[in-house]
Amino acid sequence: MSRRRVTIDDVAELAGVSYQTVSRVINNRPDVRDATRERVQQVIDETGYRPSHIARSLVTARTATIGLVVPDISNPFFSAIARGAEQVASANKYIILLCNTGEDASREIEVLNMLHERYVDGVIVCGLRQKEAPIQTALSQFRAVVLVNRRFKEIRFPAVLVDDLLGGYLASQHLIKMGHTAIGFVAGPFTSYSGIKRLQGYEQALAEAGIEPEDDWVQHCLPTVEDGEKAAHLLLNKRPELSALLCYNDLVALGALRYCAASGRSVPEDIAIAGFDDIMLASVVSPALTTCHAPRKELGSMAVSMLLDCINDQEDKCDEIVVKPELVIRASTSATQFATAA
Amino acid sequence: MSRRRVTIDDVAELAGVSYQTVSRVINNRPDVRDATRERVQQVIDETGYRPSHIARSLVTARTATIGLVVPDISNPFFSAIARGAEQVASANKYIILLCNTGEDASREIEVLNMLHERYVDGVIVCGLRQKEAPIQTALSQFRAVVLVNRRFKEIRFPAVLVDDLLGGYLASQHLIKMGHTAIGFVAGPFTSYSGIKRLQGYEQALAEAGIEPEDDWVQHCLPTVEDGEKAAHLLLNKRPELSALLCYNDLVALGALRYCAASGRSVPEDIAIAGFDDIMLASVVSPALTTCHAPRKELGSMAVSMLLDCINDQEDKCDEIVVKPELVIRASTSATQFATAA
DNA sequence: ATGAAAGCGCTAACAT
DNA sequence: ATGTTAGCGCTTTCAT
Repeated sequence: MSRRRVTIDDVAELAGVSYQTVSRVINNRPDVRDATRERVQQVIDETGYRPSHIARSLVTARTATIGLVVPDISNPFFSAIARGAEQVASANKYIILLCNTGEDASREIEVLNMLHERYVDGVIVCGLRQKEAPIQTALSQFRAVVLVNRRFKEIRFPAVLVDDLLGGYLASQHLIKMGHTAIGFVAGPFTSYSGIKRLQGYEQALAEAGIEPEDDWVQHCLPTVEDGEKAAHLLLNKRPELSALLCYNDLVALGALRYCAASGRSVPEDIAIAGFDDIMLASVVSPALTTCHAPRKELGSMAVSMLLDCINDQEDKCDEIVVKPELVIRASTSATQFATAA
Repeated sequence: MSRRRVTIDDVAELAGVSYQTVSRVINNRPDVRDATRERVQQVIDETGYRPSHIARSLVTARTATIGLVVPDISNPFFSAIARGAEQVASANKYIILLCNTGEDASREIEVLNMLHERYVDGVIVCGLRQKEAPIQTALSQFRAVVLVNRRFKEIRFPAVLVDDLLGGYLASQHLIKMGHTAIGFVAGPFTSYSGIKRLQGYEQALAEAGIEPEDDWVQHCLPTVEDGEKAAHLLLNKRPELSALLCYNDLVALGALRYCAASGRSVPEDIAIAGFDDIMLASVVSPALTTCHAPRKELGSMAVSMLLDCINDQEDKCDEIVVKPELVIRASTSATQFATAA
């Protein structure tokens, strides 16, 4: 599709200068005579020369590249984060290497090693599933790391977090207020930090209300519609007394919604359902989904901002940002309510 | 966060061999004595040495990196493509540089130049908005290019396409069969190739049915829910006789659905609505959306497969793949039908 | 204001 | 089976 690449030497020769002078021109250094600069620039334009970022990176030990690790880019939660991240990155002349791990914790280490080999200046890791010890070595290789929705016990990494415990608490409290006492939790993956925190919030709210959840009121699943559907099925078969389901996220809630429709339960009359994240879906399904709103795009942009600060040794700005989730009450938990948000 | 990076020289010195031998070990070359290999490997493990992909790329002129250019990664159509793309890429030890262009055609050229500077082995460009002439220079720099949902008149690039004209035709034909004669088209961006093709399909179906669409039955908009909502508003105000709206994609259709709900029109009784893509949303909104199904994840994985073939000079495999879209009829166009797919 | 030399961390080609 | 040499395309430092 293309001939040999034009290099800095080619340009130098054509312009009749040393390649050093070309380097000065492309880096906008002041110490070049205007006439020379113009001549060189003209050759650059004519040849379509583009400096090799690779060669430059080898010298400068900076790649202007950051890694973004997500469990599933097709999950709207993470694609919105990616969007926000990309915006801030490209505004700062950075570019993003995208890695998808599935729900495979060992893939997390693999892709981190790949990113390290590629000398990324930093990484943003979302929804980390791996346990603390094994992932730390992989993470500590990097000049800069920002975690999204995960915190470690031992070491504090810079992070952007949604207060998931609070979210789980608020949502559960809402269900209790609506009169429910038998509330199931369709939890996400065992390995999800967010999932654990949401579960804790759920347990806390129930405890405060004097409700003692049975062990099998909680059912884990993958964070997809399909798995949520299966999990809701299992849960409601085992525990027909449940009158409300709190779900790990909106995708899972959607699955639950679907199972209820399929099994002839009406929502919220027979069973109330609440989700997490407030993806666009949540406001348009029928019944519209009660959920905890997380500012997903902002999570991504904040994470990149912080990462760039870390890369540039602004260490004071690299700590933790905790965002409060907001409960959005819609029809899926309350027959008399309607969608409150677009 | 980390000390100086371990290099191949460090490993060589610690293992008491030349750095060439280390190179042989990390590249799994056969001509190393087992004892030596083990010793070197041990040093590698101890030091956590990872070869620099940057340095390697400089020598080999291969980066094992591909660029993925999309208008909007948070659009579920493109995030699913990204998912499929990432899967095939990482299975082949390739990694993806993600670029988001918004609806800004000049950004397309910018990001392509950025990707070129980074010596990507190839690029996959989705939903290209830019006109043929200005984008060709930017595209022809690359060793390999695969377009998704865009075809040029002059030069044929390897591409993966959904037959959008057919899709527009089938959807329109369906609306006509349902008895509609005044059918509006909420078109996407002027600059979208898919949009143009879908419009042509619409025009063709109407022509065959002897319907002459008025000029202002067509309303362009950005491919988002918000803009679709506005566009539907404009269109139905101008043309209250319209009894059906075909929409550029499901997001736009969703906006139309929302406008109809807000303005007291019931769907499909007062007005029928159909979309495009069959994103997950389409099957769960109420009423469920009639739409043209596009195998999004497969589009992404096919594109990467083809790109890798191009990169590896399997030129016979680099042509065009045209996927037929499938009309999925749901409640939004027919009161008696129900969702046909999960 | 410009050029020459060294070197970033690796692979490829040619020794031995 | 291992080592030596050259060079990928740049930036940095030091000369002039």
